[in-house]
Amino acid sequence: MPEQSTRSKIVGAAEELFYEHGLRSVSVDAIAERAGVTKRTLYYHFDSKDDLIEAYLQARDEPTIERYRSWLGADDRPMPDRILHLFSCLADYARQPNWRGCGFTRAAIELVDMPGHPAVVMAADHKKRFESWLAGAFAEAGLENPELLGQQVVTLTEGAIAQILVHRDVSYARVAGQAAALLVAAAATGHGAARHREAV
Amino acid sequence: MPEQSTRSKIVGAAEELFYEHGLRSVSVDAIAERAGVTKRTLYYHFDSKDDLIEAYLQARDEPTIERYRSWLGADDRPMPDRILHLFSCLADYARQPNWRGCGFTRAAIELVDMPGHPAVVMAADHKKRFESWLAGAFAEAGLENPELLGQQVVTLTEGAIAQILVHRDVSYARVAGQAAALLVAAAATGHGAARHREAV
DNA sequence: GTCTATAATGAGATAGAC
DNA sequence: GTCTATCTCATTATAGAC
Repeated sequence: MPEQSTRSKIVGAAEELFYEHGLRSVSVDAIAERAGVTKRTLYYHFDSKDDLIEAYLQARDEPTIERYRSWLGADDRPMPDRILHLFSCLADYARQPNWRGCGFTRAAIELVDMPGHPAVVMAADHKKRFESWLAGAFAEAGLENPELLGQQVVTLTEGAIAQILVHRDVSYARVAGQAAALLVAAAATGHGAARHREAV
Repeated sequence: MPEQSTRSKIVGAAEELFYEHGLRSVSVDAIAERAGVTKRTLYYHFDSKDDLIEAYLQARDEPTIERYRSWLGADDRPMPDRILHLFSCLADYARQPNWRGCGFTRAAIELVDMPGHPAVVMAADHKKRFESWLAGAFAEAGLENPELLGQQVVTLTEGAIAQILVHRDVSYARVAGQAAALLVAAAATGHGAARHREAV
């Protein structure tokens, strides 16, 4: 299928360049050049740059969730250990020199003044899916308040990614992982989290 | 001092526009127009747009830290309560319709492919100052491992801001605040955090 | 110190041939 | 479906008068 091949070459080029440099600083010309096609061909497959941005995020959606799924690992260890492992994998991943944080969060921030933009909507949806997946894993593990815990762990993940990106220091992943593991442990024993929530 | 007045009018316009719309999507023309001066006058006071971006962040640096200082409040209550109050104030603040997250983090993300850019350096410095201030407050309160706790609370703050921005849902501030208060409480009693760290 | 006017460049998107 | 060539517009930055 030659049509698909050209289109996916363009999406691949968009993924590389948008993720590395950001949305606004990458031109359509640059993407066409990297894909080895002319701009006219690119505009044959995509209506606009915004359309291309949407395809870029779409391509990253499921693979990103799947990566976290593999980092959490199977249900054969205590959840605090699995969470520690997830953040440890995040640290390793962020050590790659071309790591640039979360493409979804970055897109939402770059397009912060365009609330209805498809990329902004997709970013929010993606984060919600990630959070729901976490809450589901916590529920399966029999923890208290899995939804709250999902929100807290997703928030720690977001914070760790931002801090690693700003300081170029992966140790924030470990620090965030310890915090997340503590919250999870408290929800497992019934100590701490539940008691504290009542006080709020 | 008429010179200062023009310059500060320009910086004020830059603050409003850069914070609301982002760095790359705001033109120098727009800033000059908002400031009520011509572009030539702007370029008399600033060498370049990058210079203006630097001035924008410089102007926000101290006021931002001071705002968090006031949110934490005085040392007359238990630290977990003060932390809860800080995040509660963040929620109120983020409810403002023109709130757009943290200008420093957003700048670092928009300029992610320019590691040496003055604005990127300033963003990192600002976050470090915020973290140091938090660690100092935790140390004064006699908590265990104030540095680690500072890193964790700063990470929760960053994560909460990102999540609020992406979902336009301020409840993440409360959720993050509860997590932070739990970590702080564990460091106060000596339970949990210290024990867990040994296990890692 | 501030103005009007104008480079000089790069961007997104399109025309029309093959 | 892909190409060469071009349009149109916005952007950063500057020239030179007052």
